[in-house]
Amino acid sequence: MKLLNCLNEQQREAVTAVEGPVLVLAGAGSGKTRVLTYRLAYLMSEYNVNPRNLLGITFTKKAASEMKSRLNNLIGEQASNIWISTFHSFAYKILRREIHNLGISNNFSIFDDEDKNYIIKEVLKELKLNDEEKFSPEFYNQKISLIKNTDTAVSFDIAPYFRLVWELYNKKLKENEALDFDDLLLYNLKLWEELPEILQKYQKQFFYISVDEYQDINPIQYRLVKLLSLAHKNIFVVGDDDQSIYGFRGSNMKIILNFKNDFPDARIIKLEQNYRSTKNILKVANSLVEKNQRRHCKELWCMGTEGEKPYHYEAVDERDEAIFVVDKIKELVREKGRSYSDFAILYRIHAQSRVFEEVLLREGIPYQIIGGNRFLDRKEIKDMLAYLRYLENPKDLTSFERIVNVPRRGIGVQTTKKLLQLLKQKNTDEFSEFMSEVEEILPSRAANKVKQFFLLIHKLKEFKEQLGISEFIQKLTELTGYITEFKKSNTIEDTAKIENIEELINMAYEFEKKNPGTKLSDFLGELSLLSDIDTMDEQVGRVVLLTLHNAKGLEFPVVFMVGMEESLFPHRKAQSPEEIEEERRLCYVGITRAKEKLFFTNASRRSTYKQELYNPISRFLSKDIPLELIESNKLNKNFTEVDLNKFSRVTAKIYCQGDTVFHPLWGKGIIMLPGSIDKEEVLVNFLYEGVIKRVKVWELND
DNA sequence: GCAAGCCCAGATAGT
DNA sequence: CTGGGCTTGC
Repeated sequence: MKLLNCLNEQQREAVTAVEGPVLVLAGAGSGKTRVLTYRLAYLMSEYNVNPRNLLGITFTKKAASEMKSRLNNLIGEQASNIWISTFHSFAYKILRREIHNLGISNNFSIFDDEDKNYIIKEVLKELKLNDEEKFSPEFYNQKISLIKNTDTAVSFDIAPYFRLVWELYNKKLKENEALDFDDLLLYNLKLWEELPEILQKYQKQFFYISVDEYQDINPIQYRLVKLLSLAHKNIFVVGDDDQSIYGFRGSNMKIILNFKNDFPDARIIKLEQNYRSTKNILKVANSLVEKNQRRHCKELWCMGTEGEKPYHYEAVDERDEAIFVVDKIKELVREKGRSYSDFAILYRIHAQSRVFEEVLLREGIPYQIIGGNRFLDRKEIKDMLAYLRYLENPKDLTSFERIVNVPRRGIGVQTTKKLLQLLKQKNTDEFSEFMSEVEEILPSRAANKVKQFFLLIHKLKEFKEQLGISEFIQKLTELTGYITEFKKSNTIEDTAKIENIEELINMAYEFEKKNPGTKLSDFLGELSLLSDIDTMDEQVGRVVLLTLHNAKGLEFPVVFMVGMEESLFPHRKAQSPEEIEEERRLCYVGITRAKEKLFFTNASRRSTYKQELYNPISRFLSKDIPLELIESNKLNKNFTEVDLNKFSRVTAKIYCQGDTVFHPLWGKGIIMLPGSIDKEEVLVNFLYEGVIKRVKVWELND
């Protein structure tokens, strides 16, 4: 059998483990995507399984389409009938067909993070909770998400009125016929749990279920998988507990660690041979990740070359850091004939990308930044989408509110408020049905403007039925006058806005071409579920800049891990033992992206929008990875003397830069300047608050 | 009642 | 530097 020839023994064992539950614990670069793909190909070609009976769940749309195209290469056209998608788009597709069974329109809107925050702000206003010090909209946003993803009500204890916020938030979503991202999964689960005949339909369809990146699934996704696989029990999951990095959105490592308990007859296959990195890179990766307590034991090994030791560079500041990286790139391109697409710059937070962008731009090096300022988050795009959403779903009054006076048409806040009230009662956007009331409650000038607006909506609806998606969006920009405003001004920003809208029209065009006969709402769903990494283009010879989270599943010949500093990485908001372990896994993910060369950098001084930080080198470099595994311009014995967990009572004279101290009010901090004012004061960078303060020496405790 | 303009707070990661 | 919220001027 040809398919199996290019696999090692463990991979072959996994691919041919056809029946029953199987867990493949696959280290980084051990060929897990290969195993998944070959197994699907094997099922179709050797077992004659109809592609319609196979389901593949991947982490991103990009991974899904890559898997599809690999399958196409392996076994040809029939592969295109396999259903491979992310959890969220899987759930979305099902809900688009079935959610009416739960009393919600199949044309429901999907609310993104911005919409969600908007709703939460409304909720907080209505409940008159001004306690924004501790409970900001963002806080509620995260808590709501966590509850929805973990299906526990534990967090209700946080504040007595949290339940009120939770309930009103969900009520408002319902009023808008809207689901947030988490709801997609939650309603899918609800559908299957409450309506067994629907569940059975899908159980019957999918004989074999495969799930990639199983270490990052959350309890709801777990329950979905379990329900779906109940009939055939052919559940094949692949993951690496050392790469579990999405705890913040409810994913739980315990799920992969418990697989054997969940499915007692499960087979467990380990893939430990790494085909990606050099020995020296793997040594660093292994030495780091073994510092974690909670993990399956495994050790990556490889037959490959030794390679060079990873190199560490301590920069003066973030600009120097960027210049070092860019110079290295130029050098390697010039002297080793590398191409720009060989390089990736990985960072912990998006904000770090800016300096690199500036320097790359200045040097004329082509680059692409993944994420950060997302295309879909642009105001002009969101406005266009709000029009489209409102046209598809007249109950989506959040979108209505967004566009009723965009572009300006003289319908102000007061008018909008009254209109919203009316629309809520009427449940329709057919103006004829509430025209008389509008004239009653509004002064005639405002009523006139409103009337014009609804005439516009009416006209748009007619065009929507007649035109294709891209043509329709084009028409929308014309009829609403949205673009004309920008065309007049001729500023750079406005030209960019026009270009963005054109890009949206182009995306719609491509979508129609790829999915003939689809509706506008399919396009909207597709857009909502698009992720940053899906837009990455590997072909075009550009340096890639992306977050460590986004780098999961990718590989590059040369990797730069930048900003290796305490408070940035590990991030200051992730300081509990569990969170530190997750940060460490994130670091492990970064290291194992590198095939041939790996660089770490840190900046001893870093300016942010608010202040200057003097962060010590990340503990991952200074403590976890043995010094002899890395070349460095800085790492040496002096440095390792600083024990980040040891607090000592000393005088200003013997405080050193980088020493960890504790202040009763400000918490844990790091000495930036010892004895800078006089011998009684020191400058401390307090990690938790991220502030720099002068404090008296005697205020610092053990 | 509307819109322009000022002021202040603020950015971990992402489907 | 940016975006949302609030104030002021029309």
